[in-house]
Amino acid sequence: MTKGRAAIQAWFDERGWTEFDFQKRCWNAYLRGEQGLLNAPTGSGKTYAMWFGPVMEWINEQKKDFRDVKPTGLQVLWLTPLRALASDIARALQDSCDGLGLPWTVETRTSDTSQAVKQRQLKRMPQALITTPESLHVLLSMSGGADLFKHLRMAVVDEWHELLGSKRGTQTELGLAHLRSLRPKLRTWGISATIGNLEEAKDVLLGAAAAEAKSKIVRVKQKKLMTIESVLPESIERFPWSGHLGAHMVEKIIPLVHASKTTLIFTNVRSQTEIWYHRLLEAAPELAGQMAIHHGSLDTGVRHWVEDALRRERLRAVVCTSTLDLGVDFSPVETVIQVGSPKGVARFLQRAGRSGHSPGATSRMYFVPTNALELVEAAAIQEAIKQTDVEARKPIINPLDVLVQWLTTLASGGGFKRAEALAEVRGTHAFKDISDEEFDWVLDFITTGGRSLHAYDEYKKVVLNEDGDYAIADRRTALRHRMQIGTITADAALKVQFLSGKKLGTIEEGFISGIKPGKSFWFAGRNLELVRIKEMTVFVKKSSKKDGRVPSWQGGRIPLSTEVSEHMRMQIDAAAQKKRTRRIEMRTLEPLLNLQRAWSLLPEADTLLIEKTFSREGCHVFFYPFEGRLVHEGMGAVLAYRIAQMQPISFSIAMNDYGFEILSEDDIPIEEALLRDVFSSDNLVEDIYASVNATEMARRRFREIARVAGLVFQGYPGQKKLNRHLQASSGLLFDVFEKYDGGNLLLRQAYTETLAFQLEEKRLRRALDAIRARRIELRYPERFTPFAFPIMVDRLREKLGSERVTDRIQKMKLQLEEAAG
DNA sequence: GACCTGCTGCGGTATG
Repeated sequence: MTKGRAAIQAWFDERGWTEFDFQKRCWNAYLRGEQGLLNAPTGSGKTYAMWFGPVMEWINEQKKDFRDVKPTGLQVLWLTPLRALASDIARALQDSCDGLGLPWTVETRTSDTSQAVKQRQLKRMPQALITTPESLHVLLSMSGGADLFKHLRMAVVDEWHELLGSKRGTQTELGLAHLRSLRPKLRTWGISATIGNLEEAKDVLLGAAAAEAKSKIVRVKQKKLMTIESVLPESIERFPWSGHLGAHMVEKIIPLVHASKTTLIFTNVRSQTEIWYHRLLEAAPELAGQMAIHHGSLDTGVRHWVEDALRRERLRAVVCTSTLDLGVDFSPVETVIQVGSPKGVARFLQRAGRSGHSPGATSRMYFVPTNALELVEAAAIQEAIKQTDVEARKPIINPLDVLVQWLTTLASGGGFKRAEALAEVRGTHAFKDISDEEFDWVLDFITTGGRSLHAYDEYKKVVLNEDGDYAIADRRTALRHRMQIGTITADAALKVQFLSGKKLGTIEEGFISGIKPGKSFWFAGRNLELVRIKEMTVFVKKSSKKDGRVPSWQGGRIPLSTEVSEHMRMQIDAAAQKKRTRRIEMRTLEPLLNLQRAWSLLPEADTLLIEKTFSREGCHVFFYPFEGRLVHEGMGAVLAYRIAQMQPISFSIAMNDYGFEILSEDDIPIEEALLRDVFSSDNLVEDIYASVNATEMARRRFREIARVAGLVFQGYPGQKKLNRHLQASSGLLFDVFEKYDGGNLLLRQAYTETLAFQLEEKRLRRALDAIRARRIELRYPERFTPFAFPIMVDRLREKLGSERVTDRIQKMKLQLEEAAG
């Protein structure tokens, strides 16, 4: 016993490891037979903390000196959401084995692993395997895959918070539940950053196993030191009220870049990295060659080069999106700059954590606002951090598309019996309440194709044998299925490469179709001239021109989190009550807030402000619930619908994260609507369905569901089908189900997901109920107020396109200044 | 004299 412990102790001492106590707490928990969740900041040695538990157990079991024993089979399975991390973890763990004289091997298995190694692993597993949830499922889909886990002691899920809230998390749950039924004594540990629902995160990870073993959360006691500083504009009077690029702040951060050895500059969108990179070089040409760009549309080769250069301290600054949020251990990063609001507390913390990335070091973060109200967000987020109000990641419940995929995986990997599979599936948190009917519907669907697809053999993927075994229909189906494993759906894009063949990344068709050959655009930080487009590839050459457009990508839109909105309301409340604030952001913003107060009202936390204004366009009514754009989208639609029920009137609706506007050519009878309780959450779902185009939204959702459930084939590697073909075939299936198979559970899932994710129904309902408890203040400002202005601009931009908006804004701004002056 | 948008992540033939 002490021998192993002493060896490990010595190993730590050799490295001068400072938090040895924490590692001991972790493996003692493991040795006591517990399982659970580890909550620790990066750089605390959490990897080793989890690792040495099973190592010590194994050492203790060896009667003689463990160095003489030949280890058998796979002992530890380590899941990471990022394949790029796998090799780093493997290297660290292999080093620790070698240092201890432990005869274990550590290997990775991801899509980067060579065929030869993968084949060999099927015959001879290493003692520890670092892999992704997807690769685990591929492994389980191999015949005989189950045998590989005969000796497994522990499964670790690294970065569990990253997986928890998505279908990748559900997939992880299913994989773990299966491993537990293969190895009832298996112990599961997760590693998670701080999120709002750590207890729940632990319970989801353990599923039914939580009840069988003692489970716990191990936390690092030491608090991460952090300083946050907002970079303030010269004058708030001239600071834009709307817009999100913040290019006018570029000059301000150059001294920060110079003052530190390495800086990461996080922006929220990909095009913004291109613009900022470009502007930074213009403003500080001396940074040429010492600065790089990194985002998700760049070729992996380019990205690897940047990551490597960063690690070797060859770069002073990298402008990036959240691709660098996770990823490789960037210890040399000294300073982090966040441009624009990150919209969430957890996201902000994670980025700040990228600097001072070692135990005891202080993280330094600068926040650069891009418009006036983002200063409120900055103050709100800092207050939330102080009170450790971090967002929760909610697990997904009952995603039947993932279950369809999983049962097909099980069938491919040697087959399953109904009762066993059902018990296993019910052992997960996601499917703990699945009914017999639902499960049998899925079984029927994969064996017969269900009500509407039974005529097509390709949907009869699984056969039920006489002895009650569900098995895959044939080898070709198994092969195809293996290629479809996973829950991430990506859009097809055009490749960008030099004539010489060097790949730069991908770009969307919509953008590139607006550029003619001979014209130039900015991409990967370079000015490129379009030569020609051929077979989904954009060929380019270097351009010497100075102008050129910056690509845009259709990405997600991250709404303001509940935590940030809550704290924003409180910040505004404090300002409304003229409380003294220590938040410099709020003090800076005072002139603008005073304007809002003078023209309309600064709402206190128990007040919902509504503004009604007339203009040449007609009647505008603005609402400011501060609930994030998705909720506002739904709320705006429902409200407009309810008002139109009272009196026929047509609207357009616009929103941002702070509020929404309904606009009509006629006078909007908001006064009467308020009397009639338009904010009621009664009949909410019915009214949502009546007011938004739910079918179209569900159709879009269904594309992902069809892909996860394996209903559309994406084509063989290297000859992928075009996106529009995928869209067409999933759309076709959607229509078929709508018409002939209304009870189809995957179709129903598309609608539930639309409500839950697209419209955030729960949050919308909560917001409506909260509003009814509030005092409503209706004001009639003569001008568009600072709160209203950004919503107007967003709407105009979508309607008119950005160039013409600039003129309009100019005019409005002049009017504002006249009125203010 | 500014005010321009929209994230990230994975997987994929096969024998002795």
